[in-house]
Amino acid sequence: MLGAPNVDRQTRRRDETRREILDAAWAVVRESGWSGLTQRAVAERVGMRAPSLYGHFSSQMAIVDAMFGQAWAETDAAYDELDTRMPEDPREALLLVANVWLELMAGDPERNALMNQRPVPGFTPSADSYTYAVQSMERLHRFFDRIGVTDPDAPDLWTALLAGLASQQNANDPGGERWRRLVPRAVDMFLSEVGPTTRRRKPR
Amino acid sequence: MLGAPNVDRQTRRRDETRREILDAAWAVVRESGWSGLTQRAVAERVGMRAPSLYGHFSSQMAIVDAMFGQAWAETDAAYDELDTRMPEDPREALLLVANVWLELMAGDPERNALMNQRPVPGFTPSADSYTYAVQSMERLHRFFDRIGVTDPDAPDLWTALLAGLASQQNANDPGGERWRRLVPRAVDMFLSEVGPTTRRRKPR
DNA sequence: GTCTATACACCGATAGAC
DNA sequence: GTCTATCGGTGTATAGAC
Repeated sequence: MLGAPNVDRQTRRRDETRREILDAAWAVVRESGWSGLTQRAVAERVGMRAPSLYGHFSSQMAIVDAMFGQAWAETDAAYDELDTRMPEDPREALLLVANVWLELMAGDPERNALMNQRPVPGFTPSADSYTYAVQSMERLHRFFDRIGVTDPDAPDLWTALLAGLASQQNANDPGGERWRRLVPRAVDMFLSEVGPTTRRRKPR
Repeated sequence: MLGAPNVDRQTRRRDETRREILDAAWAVVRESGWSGLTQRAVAERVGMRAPSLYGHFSSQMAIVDAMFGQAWAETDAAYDELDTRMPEDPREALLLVANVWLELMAGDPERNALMNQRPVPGFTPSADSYTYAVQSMERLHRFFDRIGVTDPDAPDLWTALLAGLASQQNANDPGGERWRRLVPRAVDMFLSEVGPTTRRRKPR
């Protein structure tokens, strides 16, 4: 039992190294894109040799998988924090959510690509890391419930709208605000179609 | 001068081979994604050896560039054909345009990726092949003029909306219609914000 | 125009010493 | 845990014969 603190320190050290590797991986991706993410590049940044990474991740894909989980977990955390200061008014709330999303996605194109596109050839998220993505979607549903948006198509329309703004922003005006500044109009547009105060034009 | 027909036949044959190579490249991409597009794979499909491709394209990127130009040229051609049977009613016209776009983009995810994302590391379209993309955008502006949509933000909102629907469809429900079926609602939404008959809620 | 042969660089992964 | 050495494979591109 006296050995317990030692074990703790060891596993803590292990997690620390894992974290360092993931940070290095993100740095490499932001510098060279997903095609530049190689074991050698990551290892060099950590100050290791490539094969040493296998002491912490079982393969290249395991690193990508951890990054995928991380990206969604951090997004989820950002929205968790947002819950504590969510405006009452639905339009203001949607505006806040949309702006935070665009900030996250347009502010970090490679991260956006990992979450919403398929930038790594053969990578499929593990059930474990996919959990965070599912949680995030469930949170969106609860959010819509709370502000009185009950239209069943609303979540899919919303994700399409935000994904489109982020995608266009990153592809055609990276770092700019050409699409980012359209967020308020997109929110108005969205609310006029599915909003709690408005009936949609053509019920189907 | 008697040699002229011979020259014509030769250049025609050359163009034919070029075409065969591009068709093979598309087939490879649709089967294995953009990361699977290699000279060996393309050559094998054409019935050549990899180095022989250099007789027709100066590099791998030259092939991708030709594909980029092709994709936009074909899109432009589709809309050219559409012009001859465009409905008078703005909503109907937008609906037609949106459905054709989604059909093109969701029906061919890899093509969509080339046109709207950056699936090939290091590739930047040449000025030449980019021309088709510009033409397509100019056509969109003329179209909006014609149906009375004068809002200066309209084109960017429109492209974001369509890009988002296509991107979500391809990433989360490939081959399905989960987002594709939302096109009519997206059009309604769009028109209620920028439409010729409606004033927008909050002018900025 | 198309071929074979090959140069050169780089990838992920494993074996085995320390 | 981290290292060196190395295997087997992939990719683009060029040289030179036919």
